[in-house]
Amino acid sequence: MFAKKGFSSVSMRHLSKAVNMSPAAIYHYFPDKNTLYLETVKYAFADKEEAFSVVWQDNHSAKTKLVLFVTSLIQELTLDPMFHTLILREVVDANPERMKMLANDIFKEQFCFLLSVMKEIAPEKDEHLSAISVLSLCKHHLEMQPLRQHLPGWKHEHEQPDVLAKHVIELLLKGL
Amino acid sequence: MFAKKGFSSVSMRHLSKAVNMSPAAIYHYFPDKNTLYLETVKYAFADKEEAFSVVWQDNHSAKTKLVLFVTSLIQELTLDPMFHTLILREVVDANPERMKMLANDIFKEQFCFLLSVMKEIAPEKDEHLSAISVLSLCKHHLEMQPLRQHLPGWKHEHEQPDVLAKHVIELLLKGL
DNA sequence: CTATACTTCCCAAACGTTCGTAAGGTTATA
DNA sequence: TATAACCTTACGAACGTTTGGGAAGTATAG
Repeated sequence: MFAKKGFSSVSMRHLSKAVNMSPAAIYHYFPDKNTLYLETVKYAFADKEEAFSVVWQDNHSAKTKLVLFVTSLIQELTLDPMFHTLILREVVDANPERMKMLANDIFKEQFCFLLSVMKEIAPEKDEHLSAISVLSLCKHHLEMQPLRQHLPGWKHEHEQPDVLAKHVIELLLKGL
Repeated sequence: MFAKKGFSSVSMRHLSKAVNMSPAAIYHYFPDKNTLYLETVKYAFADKEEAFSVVWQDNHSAKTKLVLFVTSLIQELTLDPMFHTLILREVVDANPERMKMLANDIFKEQFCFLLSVMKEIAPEKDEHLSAISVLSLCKHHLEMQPLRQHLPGWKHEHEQPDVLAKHVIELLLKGL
């Protein structure tokens, strides 16, 4: 509900109805709405860490790692669009403390792996910018979907994760 | 205010204070909050159309057009971050009618120009996906700024429009 | 030139509703 | 008997919006 409608459009009463409880009952478990939201976000982000553990295995070449990462990321974001929306909302709201928390506690590790792969694939380029570019191409296609589908040249097949992944990988491998 | 805090976090009373009016006075000009918001969005998007008119001039080569477009877009988004946030909020909220309106009335023309350039630069690739990729790389770097600055490898210079533009252009020209 | 009517702009106050949250009580479990 | 889980009820504040009216400006008529 927070992902779909945003923090202030979801009331404690809405939430309580969704879980078949009285509003007051929620306050038995959470001190206030803000804490409830934060724990929701933490929970939503918690299990995503391990989804990429296979990607960074040592026996893979740098290129393979990149291919696997792009494929997995697009897959993950497609399968769980609410997770994706939640990230977006967090970034749009841009609460400095929470940004720091997200960066350090949740994204840092994966990002470091990606950084090292970038360093190997495109040593002459800035690895931070390269890494962000990888994320850009994966995330943005999906995030723009509601707008994109009304723009010229759109086809149904663009929504298929593997078609998108193929396009992104080709672009990246040539470009980097 | 809508860009910064979102529709439902901005009350008519907040707005009225910001323009030194009574809440009721606003209702002299707008029938309700929703219409006010829609006209705000339209207004914010209206003057952006002409910012790119120089880019698509016929005497430029396709590559030059791409370079100019990327530079202008990054420039524009950097100079007017509120505009950028407003787009994001629109996409996150994803009201179907408004998406259609935004796509047809505001983005279509620019996107068509970009499509034709893509067709010329990378004829063997899907032009829709290519065009979106261009937008991705420009937009996402800026949109992720609050998060990015806490991630490893971040440098101050990454925030400079020309540094970012250079990176994006190199990646695109090689990749496409 | 003045008197009158009409319009535009804006305010204070209040409408009914919904918000986050608190207090206090009731039931089920241990 | 004690604690956890949950309820009903209610509080004050904030919400979007409406009402009724006042001040200022403009147009029309005598």
